[in-house]
This record gives sequence, structure tokens and C-alpha cells, in this order.
Amino acid sequence: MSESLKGFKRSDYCGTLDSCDVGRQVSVCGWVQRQRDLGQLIFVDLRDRTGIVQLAFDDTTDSEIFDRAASVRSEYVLAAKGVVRTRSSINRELPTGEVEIAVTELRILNKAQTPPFEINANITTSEAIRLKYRYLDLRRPDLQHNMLMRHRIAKATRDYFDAQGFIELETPMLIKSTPEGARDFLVPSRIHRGRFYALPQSPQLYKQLSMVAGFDRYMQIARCFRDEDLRADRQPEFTQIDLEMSFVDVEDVLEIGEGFLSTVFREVLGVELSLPLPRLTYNDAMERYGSDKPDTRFGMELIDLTDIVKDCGFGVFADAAAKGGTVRCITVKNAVSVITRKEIDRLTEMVRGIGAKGLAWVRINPNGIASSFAKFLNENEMNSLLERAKASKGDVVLIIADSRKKRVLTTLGALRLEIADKLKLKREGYNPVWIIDFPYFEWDEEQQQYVSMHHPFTAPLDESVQYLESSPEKVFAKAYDLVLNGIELASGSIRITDSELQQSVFKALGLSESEIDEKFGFLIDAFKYGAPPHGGMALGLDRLVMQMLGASTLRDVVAFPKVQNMSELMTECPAEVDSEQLNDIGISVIE
RNA sequence: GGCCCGGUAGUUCAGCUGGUUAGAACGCUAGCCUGUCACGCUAGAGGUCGACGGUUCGAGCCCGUUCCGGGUCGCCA
Repeated sequence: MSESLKGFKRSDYCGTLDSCDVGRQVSVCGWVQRQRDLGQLIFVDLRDRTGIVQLAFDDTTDSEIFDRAASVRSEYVLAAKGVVRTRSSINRELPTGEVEIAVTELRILNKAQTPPFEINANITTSEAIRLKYRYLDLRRPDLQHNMLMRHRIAKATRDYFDAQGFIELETPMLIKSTPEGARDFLVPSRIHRGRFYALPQSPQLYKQLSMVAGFDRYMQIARCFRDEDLRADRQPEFTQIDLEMSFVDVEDVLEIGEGFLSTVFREVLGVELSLPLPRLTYNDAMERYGSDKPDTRFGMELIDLTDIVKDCGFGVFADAAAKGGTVRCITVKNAVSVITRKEIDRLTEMVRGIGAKGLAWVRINPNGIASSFAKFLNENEMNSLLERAKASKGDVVLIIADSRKKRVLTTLGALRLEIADKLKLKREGYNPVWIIDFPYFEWDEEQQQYVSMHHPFTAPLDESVQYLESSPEKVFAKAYDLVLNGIELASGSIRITDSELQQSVFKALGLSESEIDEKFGFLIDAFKYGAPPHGGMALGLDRLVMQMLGASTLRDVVAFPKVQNMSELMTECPAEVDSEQLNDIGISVIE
């Protein structure tokens, strides 16, 4: 039978007691971490979110209380009152290790079944089991810490933006579906049969409308939804720090963005980021790192070999060069012993998996050069190749050639990361970098037309507007991403507020008048009534927390996450619903 | 949707070439124990080897299918 809390008031958290409290009468509540019954002496470690304190029961303890202490088991919920005293043997491992509570009152507020896994920091239990019992997993000190830090980051976020004059505005969760980009989660309407709301992928349109409404500076810690497959750094519902500002251009938004990042790092981690943050253009990022979200904590940058090998006897290189493609490499220093022939086979397999035709290589062994294409190159060619690649004894040069330049770059980019992992390259600290000047359009092979790389309300760079109709590939966007250690943290842009410009962008994207009107009519209308120039960005809170805590998966910084197949192991949703519920909304399920 | 990895007591794992009654540690239960703190000692309970089918005299082990978990590619304007 559980006992009542009536008349009991907690005076202290468990983990806060120390030698300063000796002699005090205290009342604590918490869960039993462990009970040690020595016969005439019982110790109970009581845990709450602040830590653990030892409760002591001995020959001075009332016998009824002693018996009760003997009966407690792991995870029982207790309330205890007693006097803080110095321990006769001190535990240096514990912040409260100098003291214990000589218990004079003990209530068993609730019993507990034996938990399926022990509640402690060094857990080896599989994540599936932990997620099924997430409420137990969350009792563990490391997840408690993560959630506390998440709270602090969110708090620092609100404080920063408040101080900068931003207003937090809530935008709706039931909105109109605009099927561009990611799939929407649809919500059927009971009142309007056959009609649907969508859950927002972002508050994009509403925040722009709030600029039209004159709020000038908007922010929101907004929940967003995308019906796409999960990754370690992707959940179907996630939280964005969303902001929008009026009367600004790119510089103003970047200034606020990096001001925010440095503030939150300083206040939560005590880490100083030096401002302004470095910037890379999209093109430079792709050329140097083969990625638009480069991890700049290590080198191994891409090197262009095209001009050296374009006339060589190796068909793969010459072909790629002749067809307007490129030949590039990365040089892995002191790696001949790690990048073995077998490892190269594995890497070849990997790059084929992501679209490359193959992987050419040079290994500079202590006793000479070995290469997959040595016989096609004369000595001069090989020497200038190695010189360009800055390769010397002990190094391995990995080369990708293709007629499509972007494929070469992204493949080497992926290879660069894979090898950094393989070599366990030191990647420490925080390297935030802005990626700017994105191309406006991207050619979509499937649809055989240009699609916008960002979204169609992004403003083009002023000097590139002239190419909108003639050569879309020369148009760049006032769009920017914030990348931290290889992870995209934030993305944003300056928006189009000129209706003529907006029309020509829609035209370049092949959107018809009626399509535009159907999807975005309300926005176009709104912009006719005096839209201030504006722009903003959205910053992934989950990813930010993950990076700041050094977590390897989003699931460690989200209280109740979903797993790879989009289900939640604890509640087992998504779940079937009653046929009545389906009838109500006029939906029948096709098997 | 593709590819790769994994699934054996509550938990983490071992399990030989396919061969008797599937083991260990921790946890759990009971008893003993006055200074433990991963307490100790003694005894005990605990298994649909993810599921289904096949091969075999015999399957935890081999084959097929499937379910579940993880990573990744596609996808993520």
C-alpha cells in the first residue's frame, strides 16, 4: 500500500546536500537507486533529478522505520525526513558523498516493479528496449542532463531574441498543404469531407505574413513535421528556432544569426566563438570539400587534376575531361598502412553505391609507387599529378573522374568524411561556417526542368536577376546556410517582395498562373498591400542541442523520439483507429 | 523502395564441425551479515534461442520467408 504525502513537504533536492547542511533537518523525495542491507544497518541511495543522497538506518532508527527500509526495492518512490550528518566513511565519487541523512520518517509513496534495465549512466541496454520504456530511460542522469541542457538552450534562445526586439508569435499547426519538397502529414477534416489540413513543414508563409502585418521581428520555437524517412539527425517532427526580420538584407540576418549562436554557446557551454563567423560560397564549399555542409575541422580538401590528366593515356580520365567533366582527388596523408588494397576495394564499393563509376588510386609505398592506372601515365604525368596532389611517401591519393562535375565533387566529399572516420581523424571543437551565394535553380533530371534550390520566395542576388529568363544557371540566391561541423544547422534567405520579380521566378520554375494562385494566392495577395523587404532563417533546435552536447543521434536530445520506421516504441503509434472514427471523417482505408 | 549490420534468461553476452539436460555475469527471490556505497557470503528461480516454413536421424547453429531494431542510399523545396 502506498503512503500519502499528506503533511510532508520537501525541503531539499537530493543532490544538493553537502557538509554545509550537517545538523539540518531535511525532507527529500525521490526514487531508490539502490538499497544495501547489511543486517543491522541499511543504506538507501535516493535519486532525484539533481543527484543521489544516502539515507542511513541503524540502531538509532525506530524499528518500524528500519523494517520499512528493509522492504524497499529499486525504483520505489520514497519521502524521507531526517537529520544530515557526516558519514563515517566518505565517498569521494559522489557530490553528496560526505554526508548522509539519519532517517526519522520514511514513507513509501509508491512501489515499483523491477525495471527492465538498471537506471544509470553507463547503460549497455539496446536502444529499442530503452525507447519502449522511455520514461525509465529518461530517469537516467545522462538523458536528464541532455533535457536540462535543451531547456537551457531554449531559454537562452528566447532571452537573446527578446533582447534583440523579437516577438514570439504562434503560427497554426493545421495549415494548407502545399506539396512542394517534403511530403506533408495530412489531417482530414470532419466538417469538410474530402478536405485536408497539413501539419506545417515550417511556419514559412505565416512568418512572412507576420512581416506584412508589421511585427518587424518575429521568432518562434516551432514544431515542424515532415513525412520523410528518418536518419540519425532527422526526425519526422522536430523543433525549429524560426525567425524573420523586416527591412533587412543578407548581412543583417547573418549578424543576428551568428550573434545568437555565439550567445547560446557562451551562456550554455561557456564556449567563445569568434565573430564574424567564416563564410564560404556554395561554389567554394563544393570545390574544396565536395559538400554544401562541409566539416571544416580537418583538411583533406579536394584537388583538381583535370588539366594534368586530360591528355593522358588513361581513357577514364581523358573521357571525363573531354565530356566537360572533371578529375579530382583527395590526398590522405600517411595512410598507406590503413588504406590497404582491401580497404580501397571497400571504398570503391562505397563510391559505386553513391553513383561514381569507380575509384582510381595511387599509393606511395616505402618501396615505390603503386597505382590502379600507372601503366597509362608516363613518369612526367605521374610526377606532376603527385606534385599537384601534394602527395609524398606514405600517402594515398584517391581519384574520381566523371563527366558530371557535381557527381565527382559530392562523391569525393563523401569519401573524405568516410576516410576521416576510418582514420579516426581528430575532429574537435566547433567550426561553424556560413554557406552563402547558393545557385538559385537546380536542374531536375526527373522533371526535366529547373526547380528552386531553396524555395520560390527566395530573392535572387541583385546582380544576377538579369539572367532569370536567359540563363537560370547564372542566377544566385540571397540564401544562406549555417553549418556546424558538417551538419546543417540553419537555413534562410531574403524573400522576394517585388511582385514582378516573383512572377518571373514562378515563370522560370514553370509554375502556371493557376497553380500559383491555388497554392500561394493568399501570399501574393498579401504582398499587394505593402510588404516590407524581409528575410529570415530557421535553425534546427534538435540539431543544435545534439551538436552542443556531442550526442550522436537526435534521439538522445528529444524527450520522446520516433524510430526509423516512424513509429514510437512506447505508445506503438501510429495505430489503427475505430471504423467509427474513420466514418466520421469519411475515410476508408485501402489495404 | 535498395544495400549493410544485428536479434539466445529481465539485461549484456558466450554457445566449438549440426549431436546428451542451452551457459556466464549482472539483475531478481530467500537466508545470513553494524559502515556499505557496483557491499559481501550462501542457496534458488528464471529460456517459444524473434516468428513461420524447409533440409536432416537430429537445428540456437544450415536454407528460405517474414517481423523487429540500427546505419545508409533514394527522399528531405
